[in-house]
Amino acid sequence: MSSTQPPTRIKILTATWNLLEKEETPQVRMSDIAKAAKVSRQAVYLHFENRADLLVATARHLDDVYKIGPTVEALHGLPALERLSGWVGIWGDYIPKVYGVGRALMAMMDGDAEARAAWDDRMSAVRRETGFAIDALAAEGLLCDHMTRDEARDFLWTLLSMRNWAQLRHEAGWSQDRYITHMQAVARRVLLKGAHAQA
Amino acid sequence: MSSTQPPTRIKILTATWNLLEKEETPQVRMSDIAKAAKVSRQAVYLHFENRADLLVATARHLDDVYKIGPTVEALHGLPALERLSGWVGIWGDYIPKVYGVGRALMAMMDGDAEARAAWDDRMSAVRRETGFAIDALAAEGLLCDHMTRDEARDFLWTLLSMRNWAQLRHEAGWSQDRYITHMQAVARRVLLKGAHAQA
DNA sequence: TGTCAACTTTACATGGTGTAAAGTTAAATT
DNA sequence: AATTTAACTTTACACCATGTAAAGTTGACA
Repeated sequence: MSSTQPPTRIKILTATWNLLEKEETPQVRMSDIAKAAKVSRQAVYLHFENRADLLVATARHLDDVYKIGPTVEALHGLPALERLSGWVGIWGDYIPKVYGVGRALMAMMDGDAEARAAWDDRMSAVRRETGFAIDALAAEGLLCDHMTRDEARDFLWTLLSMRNWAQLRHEAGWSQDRYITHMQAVARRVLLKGAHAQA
Repeated sequence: MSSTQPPTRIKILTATWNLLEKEETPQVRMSDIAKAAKVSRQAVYLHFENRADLLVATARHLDDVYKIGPTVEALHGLPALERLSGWVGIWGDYIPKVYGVGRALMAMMDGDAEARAAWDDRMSAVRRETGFAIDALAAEGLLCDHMTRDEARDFLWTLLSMRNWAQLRHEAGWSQDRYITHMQAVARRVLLKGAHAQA
């Protein structure tokens, strides 16, 4: 049976995931990954061009495992206010799941053009989705008038960055619940028209 | 005259500064710095223990040149609302001046304990100052009651991070003015009691 | 003349990434 | 049964940046 022993590619991806998941690890090397996957270091290069490529593939693998795409799409029918909070909640709960990989990718960004491009690509997907939530608010006439839609999108997108999550969660010691609740409240307070801002 | 030719240490610091200031440069090496300072690579190690040490010294040098300490202290007498906006404005205008060095230090953080510690140290100073502004608001009864003072401080501190500035300024294309104005407005909207939040 | 500090020059150890190529193994092909 | 092929291992090495080591140069000062 081929299903008893996962194929090498998957073994490498899950090993990468496991290693990056544990916070302590500051610097995960290709040899660490190979060892964890019980595979030679060269086998890794047989499946992935380089370190950046492997990290990106791992990130995509997590997207698959966690079905983030369908989860986000489920929001698209909701009324604007619920959609806003829903999006903040879903993305905010997804961050801790992918933070390890994200962090490794971010660390590579300066100096590695491929890593940079891959990261920007992922983040622009987040930006787009944030924009949809803002558009929904605007469509229902709920968006405040002291910001353009683009400004609103880019502010919220920035607020929801992984770095901010990490700083509040790890440096400031916030609980995950407090993080989510607070971000939802801030989003409403900053983005909505006066009458709805206290909701 | 010893003043016509700046001492080597200063030459190295200003060379580091110049190189890190230009955005394009993704990866500034010790040899680049030495070359720019017209000094041998080894001379750099005569004045600074290692790369992290050099970057930290450069950051402190900028603090000196720009007199950030006294500038911030000038806020301490102001009424809470002006103090809040003043702090957001001063720090927000300081970020672009030190972003090059900050970025290089951030890039070293994972993997270099010394860089990590130095960065955390600098950021905790920002956090403390942010806390003072929050305390002033609380003292005048202006702080909203849906957050503790620590929460308010850590939220604002996070909002004012260099990464957020860079994302809005460079990725989202905001002007420096828009960045400052917006951050001041968000701070008021999120932190102040309902009656004052629209100010 | 001699000493000392600051700097240069040359050389090398280290550690991680990525490349190259020959060797092994087991399953599929004929 | 013999052979081909793909996937993987093993060994070796080039590269590049950091940091260390030590001998040589220079100029000021005593």
